[in-house]
Amino acid sequence: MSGRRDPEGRRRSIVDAACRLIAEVGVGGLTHRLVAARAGVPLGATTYYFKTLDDLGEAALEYAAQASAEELDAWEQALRAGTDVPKTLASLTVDYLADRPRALVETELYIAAAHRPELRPLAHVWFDGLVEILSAHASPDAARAATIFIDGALLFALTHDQPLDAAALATSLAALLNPPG
Amino acid sequence: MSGRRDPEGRRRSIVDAACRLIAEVGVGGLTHRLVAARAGVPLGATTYYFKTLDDLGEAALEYAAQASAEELDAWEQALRAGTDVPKTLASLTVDYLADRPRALVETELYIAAAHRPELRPLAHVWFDGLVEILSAHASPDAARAATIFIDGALLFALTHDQPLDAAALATSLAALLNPPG
DNA sequence: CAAGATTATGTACATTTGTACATGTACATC
DNA sequence: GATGTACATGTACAAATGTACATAATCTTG
Repeated sequence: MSGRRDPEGRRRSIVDAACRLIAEVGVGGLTHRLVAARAGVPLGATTYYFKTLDDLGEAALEYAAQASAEELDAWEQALRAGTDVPKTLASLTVDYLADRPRALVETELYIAAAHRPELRPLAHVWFDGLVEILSAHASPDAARAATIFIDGALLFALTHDQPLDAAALATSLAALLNPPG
Repeated sequence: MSGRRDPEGRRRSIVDAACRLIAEVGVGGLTHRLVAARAGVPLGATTYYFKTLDDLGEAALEYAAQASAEELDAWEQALRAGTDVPKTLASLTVDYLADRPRALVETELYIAAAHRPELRPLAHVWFDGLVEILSAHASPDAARAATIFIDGALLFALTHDQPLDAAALATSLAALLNPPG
C-alpha cells in the first residue's frame, strides 16, 4: 500500500496540510516548504500539484469552504429537528466556535475575500448558506442579522479565552430572529 | 523646515505608512522595504526606529488601536446627544464601516490578537470601549451583544459591495439593546 | 512486454528578505 | 567652537523563498 500511487489523495493531503497551517500562520504565511513539511511530502510535490503558491492557498481556502458547506447540512437538520430555534442555534454556535483552528481559517477566508474579490464566493458559502437555512425559521432580514451576529461572535471567540456562553447567545439570537413587531 | 530633524514625526510617519499598508497587504505582508518606500524614507530608517519587523507591525497595530479609542469618544458624545440610541448607533456604524481601510486594519488586529495573546489588549480597546459606552444605555449583556453584532457587520462589510443599510442596522441593534422581557 | 504518459523528487538559481553595521550628519551642552 | 550624543542612511550578507527543470520511478495502453 505504501508504494502505491494516489495522486488525488496526495493532492488532498497537501491541501489539508495547507488548511491546517493557515490556522497557525495565516494565508500569507504559507510557503511551499512549510506545507510540504507538514504534509510529509518533498518540496517538489507541492510545486508539481500547484503551479503557483497562490493557487495552493486558494485551494486550501476552497477546501475550508467546502467543509463549511458540509457543516451547514448538520445545522439545517438540527434546526429542523429542534423545537427552540434560537436555543438550538446557540448550541450549534458554541460547538462551532469551540473549534479554534476552524474559526481562524474562516476569518482568514473573510480577510482573503476582502482583498481578492474572486475569493468572495468562497466566503459566501458559509454566510449565504446559513442565511438561507435560517430563512426557514425567520424573515430574510432577521436571518441575515442572526448570521452577522454569529460572525461577530466568531471574532469575539478568537480574542477571548472565555467564549460566549450558550445562554447569552440564545438571548441575542432570539432577539434578532424574532424582532418586536 | 525641510532640513530640520524631527525624530518623533519621522517615527510617526513610518508607523502611519505601516498602518496604511496593513490595509493593503495585511500585517504579515509588511516588509521593511515596503514600509520605507511608502513612508518615503530610506531602508535604514525603519530598521533604526524598530529593532525588529515585528516591533514595527506591533507599533502600527497600536497606532490603529489608538485611533479606535479616539473615535470612541465621538461615539460616546453622539450617543449621549441623540434621542434614539439604536438609530444613532446604526448611523455611526454605517460611517465606520464605510472606511474600508480602517475596517481591514481592525480585522487584521483581531486576527493578530488571536495568534498573539500579548496583542489582545490592543484588540480589546475597541471592543471593551464600545461595550462600556453602550452600557450607559443598556444592560452590560445587551451592550456586549450589540458590540458583537457590529463586529459581525464589520466582516459583512469587508466581503460585500453593498454595505448594510442604516435601517437594517437600527432594527437589529434595537432588538439587541432592548431585549424582550 | 514495449513505449508513452503521468507522477515523483532532488537540485539549482535568481530574488527578496531581515538585520547588522560603518560611516556620515545634525544637534545639544559646555 | 569643541565634543559627545542622537539621528540618518547606504551597503553588505546570510538566510529563506518561489519556481523551473532534469531525471527517475511508476502507471497505462497497445
